[in-house]
Order: sequence, then structure tokens, then C-alpha cells
Amino acid sequence: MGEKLLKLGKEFFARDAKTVARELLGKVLVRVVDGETFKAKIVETEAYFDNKDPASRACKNGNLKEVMEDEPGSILVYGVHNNWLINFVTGKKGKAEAVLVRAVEPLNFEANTKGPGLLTKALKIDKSLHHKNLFNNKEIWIEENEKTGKGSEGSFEIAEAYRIGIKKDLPEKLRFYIKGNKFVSKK
DNA sequence: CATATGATGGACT
DNA sequence: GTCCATCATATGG
Repeated sequence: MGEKLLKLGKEFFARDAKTVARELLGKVLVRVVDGETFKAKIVETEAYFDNKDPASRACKNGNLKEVMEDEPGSILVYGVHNNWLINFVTGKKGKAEAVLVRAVEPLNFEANTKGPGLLTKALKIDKSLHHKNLFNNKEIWIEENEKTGKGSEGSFEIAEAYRIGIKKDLPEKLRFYIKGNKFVSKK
């Protein structure tokens, strides 16, 4: 027994954004604030790319692009409207890819997390996490879900769709979510 | 400093 | 579905 090794490593994120976005579903985002631990299951994600992606202001923006090109597992916090959106950098270093977390399901607390801006608010995620990574800190990381990780129990269906709220999207389904989950954002 | 913009959310029809 | 309040950024003067 001993310690279960549930924390996701760098190699998980060092793959195509689309693949990571898909496999991130069902994983558990762990956030520690002031000694309190919040666990939330990721139920909705979107993949973002570099210059070929007309959606991304991020690619035009030097600061964000730099972070997107950073090591896989880096955290990218993007402020838009009155919200913070959290992304995780994927792909190889220098590749400019990221996955946006759009919705999570609270596991050991209650909150409205049915949207990218809402979940960051609920988990007290802000720009102080920007440009950190998921491996070298005690405030935030991602774990394998003990239930869904085994396979049979708590299994779910993954649905694909076009991204939400973007002016000019790619003709590609880059949004992934757990079918039927009540915490998936809707529009 | 002024202004435009947007990967939102919520209220409303 | 549509409309709009709101605010952190980027960019220009």
C-alpha cells in the first residue's frame, strides 16, 4: 500500500492538446487554499492551438504565447471579461498548445462550477497561479480519479462538440465533455 | 492616459 | 435564442 501515486505527471501533458483534453475528463483537480483542500472532477474541456487557431488571442499575445510554448503541465491563467480562465499547457515545449478547463464537478464541497469563470472563482484560482506548473507546488495539481481510473466503476461517455463562445472557430470539434453530467456548462 | 476587445455569466424574450 | 454589465489586458497617444 503506502502512498498511492495518483498525481498526473509531465508525460500526461506532453501530448497533443486534443488528446489531453479528452483524457483530462474524469480526472480530479486538487486545489489547496489556506490549508483547505478542494477536489473537483473535470467534466468539460477545450483544446487551443497556436496561430492556426483563429480563436486565440493568446497566440497573438506574446506573453500568453510564451506560456503556451512552455513545458507541458504549465498553468496558464487567462483573464477575460470579469473572469479568470485556467488552462494547462500541453504538447512539447515550444509547441504552443493548451487545454482550457471549462467545467468541474465539486467532489468534497459545494459550489457552482458550471463554467470556466465560475470554477476558477469557486476554487480561488487567479493570476497568482499563472505560469506555475502542476508538479512543483502544493496549491494545485491533478490526480487520477480513483473510481474512473479503474475503468468499470464510474465510467462515462465522452461527447465532442464545437467550442463555446468563440467568434471564429476552427471547423473542428475541440470541446470535450462528459455526456449527461449536470455540471457541464450549457448555452 | 484613452479606448477597444473578449476563451463570460446572467437576465431576459 | 438575444442583450448587456463588467474588468483585466493590449495597444496607441
